[in-house]
Amino acid sequence: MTTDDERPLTDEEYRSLAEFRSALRRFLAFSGDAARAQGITPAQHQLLLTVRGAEAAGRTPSLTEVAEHLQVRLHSAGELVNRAVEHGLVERLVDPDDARRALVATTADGRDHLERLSKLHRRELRRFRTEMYQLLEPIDD
Amino acid sequence: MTTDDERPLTDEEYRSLAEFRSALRRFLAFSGDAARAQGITPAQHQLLLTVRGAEAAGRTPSLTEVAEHLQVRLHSAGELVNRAVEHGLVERLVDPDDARRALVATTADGRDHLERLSKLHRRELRRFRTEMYQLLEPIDD
DNA sequence: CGCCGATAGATCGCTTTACGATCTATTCGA
DNA sequence: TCGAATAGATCGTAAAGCGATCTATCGGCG
Repeated sequence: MTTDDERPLTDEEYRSLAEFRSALRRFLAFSGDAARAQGITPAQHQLLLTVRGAEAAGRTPSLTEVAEHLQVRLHSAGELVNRAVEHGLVERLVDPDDARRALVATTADGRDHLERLSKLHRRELRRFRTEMYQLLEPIDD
Repeated sequence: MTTDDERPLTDEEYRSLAEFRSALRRFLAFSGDAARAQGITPAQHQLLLTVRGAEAAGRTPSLTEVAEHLQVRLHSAGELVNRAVEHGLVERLVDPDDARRALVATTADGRDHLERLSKLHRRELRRFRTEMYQLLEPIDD
């Protein structure tokens, strides 16, 4: 049975919402700490994952695609990529089919960083999944 | 069957991880947009939820507790609370049992903001939950 | 074939916000 | 009662995203 969207929230619902967001922040803190422990920023980690995810699907993403996936403005993505290039994590390529487009590709070094981080995340996500199931299930009905 | 933590990740796993984080960012973007649409910052929304969650459990949280829940430094939480006080969302109280402690309580106005946002989130989380189940389930085994 | 609107991205200056370091006030136990 | 520990405040700094604006490239159409 679906909850009426306008029904006031119970104390229990507020506690659930607060716990849910707290769990989200703990996961993001884990992720950020893991990235920083490897000498890269959390944003650079997410950039690597986004680009690698596209590459895993057989594509080389443009800057615009990266910006959309990361939910930032185009020029913020550009600045992020510049910093990541300086750190040797990714490289910029000009799209041969459209010279306006900047393509972003991972470097071997970037892939190494990402692989180590992803192994940690694969493990952590098993714990996080259990937590999410417990916290999300009682949100409703 | 549990995955070997050291096994290299498959392309499919990279895509899953990227999709998972992308879904997380979309949820957080939804949440942030909802807060800003009401004229408060996402951080203020999270502050309200954290304090209200504690109040719903019958307690008035100290600044240190707020900082821990929000995963920020004590003085960052203090600054956040100051800004929220200026906007009339919360109020500061000195703990009568320990004058060193600053307690944080929601105002009626803050609770109004939070209630509207929480109704939107209760609804959105039903969609998000389904998405999470699909994305988290195939992480492993 | 050359122009023009549209698109992709780069640059500049600004603002927000969290942070480390340091300082103050309060509490509590020997 | 005094000194260490704890809670918080203050100060200056830095990272990072953003809006506004500018440049380069593409594609269609007369």
